[in-house]
Amino acid sequence: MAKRSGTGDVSSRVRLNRALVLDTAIAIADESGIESLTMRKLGEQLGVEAMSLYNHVANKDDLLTSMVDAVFAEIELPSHNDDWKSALRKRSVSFRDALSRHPWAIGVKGSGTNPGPATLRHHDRVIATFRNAGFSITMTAHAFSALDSYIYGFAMQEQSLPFTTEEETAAMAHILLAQLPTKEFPYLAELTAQHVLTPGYNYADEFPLGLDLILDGLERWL
Amino acid sequence: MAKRSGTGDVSSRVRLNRALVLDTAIAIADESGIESLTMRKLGEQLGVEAMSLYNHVANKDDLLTSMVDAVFAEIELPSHNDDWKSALRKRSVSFRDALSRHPWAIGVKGSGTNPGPATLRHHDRVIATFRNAGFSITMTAHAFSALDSYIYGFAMQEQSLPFTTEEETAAMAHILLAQLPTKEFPYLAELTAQHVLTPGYNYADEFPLGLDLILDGLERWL
DNA sequence: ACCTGAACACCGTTCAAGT
DNA sequence: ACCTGAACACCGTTCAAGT
Repeated sequence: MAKRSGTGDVSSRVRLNRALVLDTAIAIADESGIESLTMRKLGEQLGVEAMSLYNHVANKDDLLTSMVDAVFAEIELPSHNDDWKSALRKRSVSFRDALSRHPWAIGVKGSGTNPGPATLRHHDRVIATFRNAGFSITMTAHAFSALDSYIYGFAMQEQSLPFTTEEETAAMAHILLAQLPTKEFPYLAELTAQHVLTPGYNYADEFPLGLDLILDGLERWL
Repeated sequence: MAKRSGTGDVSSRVRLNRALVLDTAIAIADESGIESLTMRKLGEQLGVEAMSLYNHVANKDDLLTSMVDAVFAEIELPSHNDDWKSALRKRSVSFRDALSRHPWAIGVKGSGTNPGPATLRHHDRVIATFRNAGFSITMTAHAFSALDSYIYGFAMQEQSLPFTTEEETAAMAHILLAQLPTKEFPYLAELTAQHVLTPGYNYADEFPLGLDLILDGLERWL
């Protein structure tokens, strides 16, 4: 009775399975951060001892890389019905949205080493979109690298910001500005005061500008 | 005598200080990866118990964020003598080089929350370069975000690759290709076989292409 | 086939004690 | 002022034992 508090399963306890373990792990990482996702806590949340989890995942690394593949499964694939540019624009926005919902995903190391099926599928469809638009193999590699580097890097910068809501941003910027030696860093102070502290400022709004810059540049490559 | 094996100080033991602690921590992270940088191991390397380190750093978080600031100090600042584009091009290449020498630096969370003096100085000088080139405050913010997102993301993708040398790349690509269901992922297979397995392929070579794409795009914004 | 309890070899960090 | 030894509350993971 005391053991079951986590999930709130009312009737009989749900039989553990890999999908349930993954979903619960993702929920914990989303809510409390990846650093608080421990095998013991995950077990507790599922009403089970930590050691039971090893019947469903090989180890914590297996758990983490599978979680990343689950995030890739959430990304909208480029559509065959759109032209290449708007197809890739939509999937890029969807990609950033997924990384924004699951900020821990970009920090999981080793997920590039052995990508899961959803990740492979996603990459294959993006490459297909470039190739069918007329990009050569070499140019496709260049384009893919440039576009996804931007998306990953944007998500990383967004994640590293110490604020999310507009109110938090304003409050944080005020504190930073107060601490900042403005004599020494005048340009940084100016940007903070006159851009970040502007009403309605939201870093996420910067995303489409850089995205279009890159997509326009890729179009020029064609 | 047994205790001093790590550093190899011959004569009297070197007095511990913050700079020595930071440099040794960076050396460990560079050589063995950030996951093997523990307070106990760092102490051992310095010929001291782990607890002594707390006389020089507040805690492990303080250590990590200070290490990141030391990496920023290695980046070449944009020169006043170059035009804005080549000044930012040089510092961008230098930025990627620094992240390539210290791949753990992009994974340190919380380093964006309270940036160190070298980081602030670096940001200030990059913003200054945009402003003096004629970018408005708003356009400077857009440009800065786009450019550094690309650099961070490229470094992250580069780091997540399971190979570094050309030989490793070819060997790894062969293995990946053999495992890959080529019927299911034909475009990914094609790119791997005909681009990655090309003699002389090196992912790092992709960097300048995306960089110039972005810098040219920014120039068009002016 | 799945779950558990105890144990192992680790972590970061504290605190009182030494010099 | 700096360093140490013991201890605390954690980790991931193993293994034999239970059902």
